Amino acid sequence: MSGQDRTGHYGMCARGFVMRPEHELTARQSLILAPLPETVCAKLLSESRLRRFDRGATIFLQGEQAKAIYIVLEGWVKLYRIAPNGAEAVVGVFTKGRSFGEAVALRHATYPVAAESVTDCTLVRVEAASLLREIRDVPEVAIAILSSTFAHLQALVGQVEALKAQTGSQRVAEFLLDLAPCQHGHCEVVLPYDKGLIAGRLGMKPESLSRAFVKLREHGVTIRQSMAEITDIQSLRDFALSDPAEAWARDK
Amino acid sequence: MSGQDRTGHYGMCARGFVMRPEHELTARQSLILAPLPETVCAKLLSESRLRRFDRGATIFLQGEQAKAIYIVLEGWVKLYRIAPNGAEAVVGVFTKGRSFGEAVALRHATYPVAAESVTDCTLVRVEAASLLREIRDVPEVAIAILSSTFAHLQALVGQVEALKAQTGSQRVAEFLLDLAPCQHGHCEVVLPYDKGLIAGRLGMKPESLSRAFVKLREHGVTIRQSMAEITDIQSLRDFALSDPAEAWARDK
DNA sequence: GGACTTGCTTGACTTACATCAATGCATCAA
DNA sequence: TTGATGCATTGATGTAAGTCAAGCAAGTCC
Repeated sequence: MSGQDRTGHYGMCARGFVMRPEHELTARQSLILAPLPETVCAKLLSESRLRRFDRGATIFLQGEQAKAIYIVLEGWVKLYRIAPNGAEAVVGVFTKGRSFGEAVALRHATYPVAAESVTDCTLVRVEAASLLREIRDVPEVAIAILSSTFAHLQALVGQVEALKAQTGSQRVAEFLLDLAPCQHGHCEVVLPYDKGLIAGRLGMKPESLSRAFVKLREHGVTIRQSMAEITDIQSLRDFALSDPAEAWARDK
Repeated sequence: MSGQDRTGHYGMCARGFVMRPEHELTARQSLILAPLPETVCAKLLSESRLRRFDRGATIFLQGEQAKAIYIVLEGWVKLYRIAPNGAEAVVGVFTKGRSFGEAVALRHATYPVAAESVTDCTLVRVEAASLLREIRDVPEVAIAILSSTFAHLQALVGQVEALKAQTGSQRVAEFLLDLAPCQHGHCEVVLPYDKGLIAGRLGMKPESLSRAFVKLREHGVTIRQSMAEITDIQSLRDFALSDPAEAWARDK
């Protein structure tokens, strides 16, 4: 998990570094920074650090004291939890422009989940102390953080709902639809990370994911390597939203 | 506790009402109010309303504009979501001292879940507008709200983990352990609401809950009506935390 | 009292998913 | 090229849990 630190190329890996313009843009579009006044945003960024992680590196551990929040600039990060019995449950997977750790960092609490990079990736690390100071000075900051926390809350609610109310194949279908760049007709999507992780993210085993893909063939989905081809978005959507109970009735 | 509105007895059901002392205490111990300076807390309470709901009443609907947060004083409330296919997924069940709706109300967003009383109950309704005003004046308010939001976040993460990593019976065991008043040895707990809801809360059907109870008999749990008797807390805990894969091996 | 309702349990059956094990099929190093 | 390695698929099989349907107990209404 070495993460050789190459940040020096574009700026110092310390307070006051200079960020690549496209990175800065991404960071500013994130849910926490976007609503902030320009001055606050600039100040926070100037006090933050750019961090690189190799694939598989640990960003923080479950139970660790939270001292910062992170914004993803490049690559993919997974949040997961190790259950007392040793099983791993993936709680979220984030990419470009998404932030995590907000609510925790501000309470000096310990992270309830662990974070690990699933591809090489680049993050901005914003110190909790900086944020806390800004909150006291500028009330909007608090609202901004609530916004992003709320987004996570909503995503989790969605996940709970999906686990309780949909079959595995339906969750896979919805996952593909989320990734799809278009709204209607035919399209292709690239699976963003390996299938083992997709399976975990959707609450199943890799073998079950494979079989789910097979089932989706009859709903117009073809998998080739890490490419998924969807014949008709709408009919796939119908399948994803249909009642699991009627799903089989239709096949007959 | 029939739910005829008796609030008039203790105060007016309007801004400036006087709350029963034990109710006020409960409210002040909630996660949002507890961390606040006394003056802010008193002000917020004085601008809030006491609301009673009969069992089965709707407190707010999924998709409704959020204008307030609620604190439970008495009874039980469930938060649930209706999936597009019509299935209901229970996302949380709250009682005395717990608050909900925090993050949503402050963003003028729409509730991502619906709330319904599952017993007759009494709530405090705190207007979002009051809170927003206080946030601008007193930064601690923001932190307090983040705290309670964070608690919900954590609870949901726990739920996702449980759904992915435990069997139905294990989730039931954990549910009972949560309710148990003691840490070791023998004890009895009262099931707080009807079994249909417990099942929903744990992500299963009532029939499956019944069967889970039967399985738990071999781990020292006896159900009589709405009473559960646990022979040995520790051995039940062992079962709840054991790996589902080894669970059957032990039976043999 | 008898007829209904409501909530809980039980049984028979089916489906979804995990597990275990074997195999295919890429990528990469020697 | 030849393995080797790691990931992905496939098959056989078992278990957990949903569905449908019937039964039962307790409470409510006439």
